[in-house]
Amino acid sequence: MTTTGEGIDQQAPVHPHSAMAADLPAATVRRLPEYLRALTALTDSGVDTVSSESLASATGVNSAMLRKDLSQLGATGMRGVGYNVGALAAYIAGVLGLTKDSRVAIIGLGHLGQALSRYPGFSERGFDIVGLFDADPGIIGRELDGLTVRDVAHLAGAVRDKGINIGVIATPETAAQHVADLLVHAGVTSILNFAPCVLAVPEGVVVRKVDLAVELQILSFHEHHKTLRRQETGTVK
Amino acid sequence: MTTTGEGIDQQAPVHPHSAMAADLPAATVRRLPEYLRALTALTDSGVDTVSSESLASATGVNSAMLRKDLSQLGATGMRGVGYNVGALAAYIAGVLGLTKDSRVAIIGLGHLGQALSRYPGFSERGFDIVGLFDADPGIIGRELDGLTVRDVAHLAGAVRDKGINIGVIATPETAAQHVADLLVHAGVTSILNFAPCVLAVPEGVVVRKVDLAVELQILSFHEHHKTLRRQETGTVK
DNA sequence: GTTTGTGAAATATTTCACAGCG
DNA sequence: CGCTGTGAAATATTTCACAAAC
Repeated sequence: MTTTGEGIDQQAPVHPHSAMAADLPAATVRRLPEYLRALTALTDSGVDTVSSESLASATGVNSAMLRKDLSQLGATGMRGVGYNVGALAAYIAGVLGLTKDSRVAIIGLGHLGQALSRYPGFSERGFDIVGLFDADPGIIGRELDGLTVRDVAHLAGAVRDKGINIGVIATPETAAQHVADLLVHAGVTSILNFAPCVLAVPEGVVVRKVDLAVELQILSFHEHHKTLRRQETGTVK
Repeated sequence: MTTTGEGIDQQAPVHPHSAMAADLPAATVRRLPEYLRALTALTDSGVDTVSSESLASATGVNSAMLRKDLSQLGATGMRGVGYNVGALAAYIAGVLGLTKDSRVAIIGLGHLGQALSRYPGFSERGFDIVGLFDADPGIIGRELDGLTVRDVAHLAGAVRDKGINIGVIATPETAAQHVADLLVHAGVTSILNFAPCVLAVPEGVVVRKVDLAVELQILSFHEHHKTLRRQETGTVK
C-alpha cells in the first residue's frame, strides 16, 4: 500500500478502489462508522486537521490501530501533521458506500419499529426509510412521519418500485423468518434483524442482528462478576 | 420471573465458581446469551438433550467453538449423548448472573426510550425496569406501562431507593455524558448507551454501546462491495 | 520537533482433528 | 458407534516500537 498515495490532502477520491475495500478485516469495518461519526463532529466544530492520537481517543481505540485501519483503506495522512478531517470523512463515507443514499424498509411497526421509523440518526446518515409494513390490520393504514404502514403482502412490489435495498425486521420472533424469506425473495440482500433469533438466508445475503436484551445480559455478567470479586477480596486472605 | 430457570433442580450448580467466570474471553461472553436463548427455545419445545452440533447450528457457530466455550465455563455434557438442556441453561444463566433480577433505569423517553421501556424482551429475560427519567417537562409525568416518568433530578435518589444497578441512556447525544456522570455519581456501574457518542467513565464502570445507525452502515459497506464486485466481474477480464 | 506508516511481536480467537469416554 | 473435551495449528486482531517524512 505504499504506492499510489491517493492524496487525501487535496481532493479526496470519493470512490476508493474496490480492491482496497474488498478484503477489509471485519474488525476494521466495524470501526469505520465510529471514525466517521467522530470526524463529522470535528467538522462541525471547525477543526480541519486531526492526529491519529486524538481521533483515536475520540473513538476509544489505540492510535496505532487507527493508523493501520486507515492505511488498509488506502487513506493517508501527512507525517508531522495528521489527517485532513473533511477529506478523510469523505474517503471513509466512500468506502462505506454512503455516497448514494440507501433505501430502507421497516417490517413490523410495534413499539420498536415505530421508534426506528422516527429515529433521526438514520436519515442523518443517509438512510432513507421509504416503506413501512406490518401484518396487523390494527396497524396497517396508520400514518407515521409521512409514510403509511402497508400490508406486508405489498412488500415485494415496493422493493421493486422503490428500489429498497435494506430490510429492517422489527417483528416478533415468530414472524421474523417468514419476513426474511419475503425480503430475500424480493431481491433484498441486506437485512438488519431485531428479532431474537437466527435467520436462515441464502449465501450472498448479509444479515446483521441486534438483540437489545443480549447487551443487558452482557452487562449483567460483568456486574455479577464484579460482585463475586468484591466478595472474594472481602472475605478471603 | 426468568425464562431461563426451568426444571433443573438438583443437577448443575447454579452458582458456578467465580474463578471460572473470572477470565472468560470476551468473545465467549458475547455468545452466552445466544446459547441461552436457543436452549430456552429447546426447553419450550420439550427437548431435553442436545448435541453441540445442533446447538451450534441453532446459534450460528462452529460446534468445536461451542464445546470450547462451555468447557471454559465449567459446564459439561455426556460423551456419546450431548448436553442436558435444562441444566445447561441454568448453568449459563448462573454465569451471566441472571439468577437474580437486575433493576434498570431508562433515561431519555423519546421514541427510542419509550420503545425500550415497553420492550417485552427485557422483562422476559429478567430485567426489571423500575425507573424512567427525562429532563423535558413535556415528558415528565407521563405514564408508561405503570411507571411515571420522573425528573432526572430524582435519578440519584431512585438509584439508592430502588437498588438500580443498570442505567440505559436513550437521550440525545448532547445529554448523554451528563446523564452518564449522574449515573456514575449515584453508584451505577453498568451502562447501556444508545447515544451515538463515546462516554468517559471511571475505571470499574462498564459501558456497552448500541448505535443503530452503525449497523446500517456496516450493511451499506457490504452492499456497496457486492455492487463493486458485480461490476468487476461483469466488465473486466 | 511531531506524527505517520508499518514490520514484527504479542494476544486473542477460531478451527482442526482425534483420543477417550459413555 | 456417537459425541465430548481439548491439545495443537491456523487465523485474526491488537499493540509495540521505530524509521521515514514533513
